[in-house]
Amino acid sequence: MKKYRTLFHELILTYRPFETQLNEQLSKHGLHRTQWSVLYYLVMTEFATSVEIARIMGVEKPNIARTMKSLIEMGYVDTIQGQDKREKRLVVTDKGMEIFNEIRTTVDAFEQQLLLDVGEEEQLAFIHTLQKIKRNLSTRSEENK
Amino acid sequence: MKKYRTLFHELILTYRPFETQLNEQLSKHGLHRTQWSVLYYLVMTEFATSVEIARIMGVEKPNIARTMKSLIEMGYVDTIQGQDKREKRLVVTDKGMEIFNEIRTTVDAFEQQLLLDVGEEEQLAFIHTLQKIKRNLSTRSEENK
DNA sequence: TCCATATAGTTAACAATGATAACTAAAACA
DNA sequence: TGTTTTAGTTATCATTGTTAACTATATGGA
Repeated sequence: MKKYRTLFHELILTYRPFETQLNEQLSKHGLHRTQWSVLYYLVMTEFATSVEIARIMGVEKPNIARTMKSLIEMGYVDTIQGQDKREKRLVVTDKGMEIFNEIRTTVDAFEQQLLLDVGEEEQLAFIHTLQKIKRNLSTRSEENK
Repeated sequence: MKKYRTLFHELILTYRPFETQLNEQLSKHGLHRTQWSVLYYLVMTEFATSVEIARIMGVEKPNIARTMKSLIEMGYVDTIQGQDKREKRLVVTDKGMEIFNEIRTTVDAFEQQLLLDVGEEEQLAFIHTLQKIKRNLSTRSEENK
């Protein structure tokens, strides 16, 4: 097999099965990746709006609206009218915190399997590079506005 | 914002905009990510079948069939009957090689922008970690068979 | 040699998740 | 006050993954 540059293709080749298997893990708890991500960022931010979550996740509003709708239906999230009457503040319910902690256990175990032979320092370096790439991506998209 | 473990979320948070912007670049040439990936692996392997490409890319056969169909329609790929009559060997046409090289230029430039502040060694370390994770993913999925 | 099984490829249908467009209601600004 | 911006919703579409069911060919064991 020929070669020239491989970083992009390696990234894609790693990410896809990662996503597939992450979804397998999450399906044990009845959630998909996007629902898990949104729930995660809701817990992390504690009192965010849809727009804030969309911004953090780098996706458009309607995606969050759809996912949020399902999380609310499942009873994991509640909305609270903000004092700005356009806003809906989103809070994770007790039930939501419960499933969040359950899933966290599953996901942590999965993550540990994937990082079995990746030392602590190597993990940090990896995250660090990811963040650089992420920053460069957002710089690029800023510039094209 | 709270924190516990971040690697997975960082990966997702980086990959998604990466894919979006990669698609933006590829759209200049009228292709999508999957078409580009398949074309790439066809060029790298030189004389593969759909099944071989599917295995390399870690996706199911119908995905490749669909993508291949579009690449053939666009005149970038041709099929050749293998001596095993079930097989179709796939070859990249001259036109396919042309667009491949054009896109490579675009994609290389894009990649360079994303890796602007990532040194050569850091890039290698990053790929190395990606490959470890990829290997652990495929070990996991082997075990669940 | 013949039958059972495996493999290559296709088609159809569905699910998840991204995007854009068009809209309402509220807020902010000039 | 009137214009513009912002938060959120709904509808719709595109891409890309999956599984199921099928045909045709090859292979391997009784």
